[in-house]
Amino acid sequence: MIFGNRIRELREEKGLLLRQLASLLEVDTATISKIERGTRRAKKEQLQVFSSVFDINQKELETLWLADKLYEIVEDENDLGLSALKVAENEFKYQTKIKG
Amino acid sequence: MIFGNRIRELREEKGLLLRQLASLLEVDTATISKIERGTRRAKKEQLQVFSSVFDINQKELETLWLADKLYEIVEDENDLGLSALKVAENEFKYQTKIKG
DNA sequence: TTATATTTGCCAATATTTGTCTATTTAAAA
DNA sequence: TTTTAAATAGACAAATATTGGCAAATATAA
Repeated sequence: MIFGNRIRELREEKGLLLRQLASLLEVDTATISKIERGTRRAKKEQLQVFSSVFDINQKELETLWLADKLYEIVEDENDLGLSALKVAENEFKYQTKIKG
Repeated sequence: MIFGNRIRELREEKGLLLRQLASLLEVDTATISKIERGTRRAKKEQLQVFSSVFDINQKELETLWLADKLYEIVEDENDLGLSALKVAENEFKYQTKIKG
């Protein structure tokens, strides 16, 4: 819910209602409510709308959005979660190095 | 494909054919082939079968299996991938601490 | 209370995943 | 080479998960 929290924060800073943000994104109010509270995930295409509405760096938002997806996977995995994150991180670094 | 590589390794060590492993898992040969090569993911319930067939610690396999899921998410994300992994890792540690 | 904002639960539509079947490719053997 | 078995690829169907809307319920403010 890192992403959702940030969106809520931004929306409130800007004084927008769910209904208003919903209309900008062309979805139902309930959908935004769910996204902010983390029971639904935003679609990747919607990131661009969020970032332009809030005038925020899209990469920042995308990082949080990805982090949420990652976190969801390890969330209930007790001690395994951290090991898995580290293995993935090493693999990522390794592949990055290979590609140059 | 960290998981798949490990399975293939174990299967070959044991001198099993895809067909034989497939029958133990009660799936088609093609399915195992895809799992080993990373074009399909094993189902979580199948981990238990793998670990008992190969007499290997189930947690080790599960870690690799999770790591694959994580890696898949950041795979094509260039520089954002690593940041997202780190954000997720911090969140995981933070939540772990909270829960005690 | 009344009015408005937000959240919840349920359903339908859509998308993704999983697996089988069949055909093709690869590898080893003679 | 031909023959045989093993492994892989591609197309499709079935199962599962995601997404979003609607309507009802709940919260917040005035």
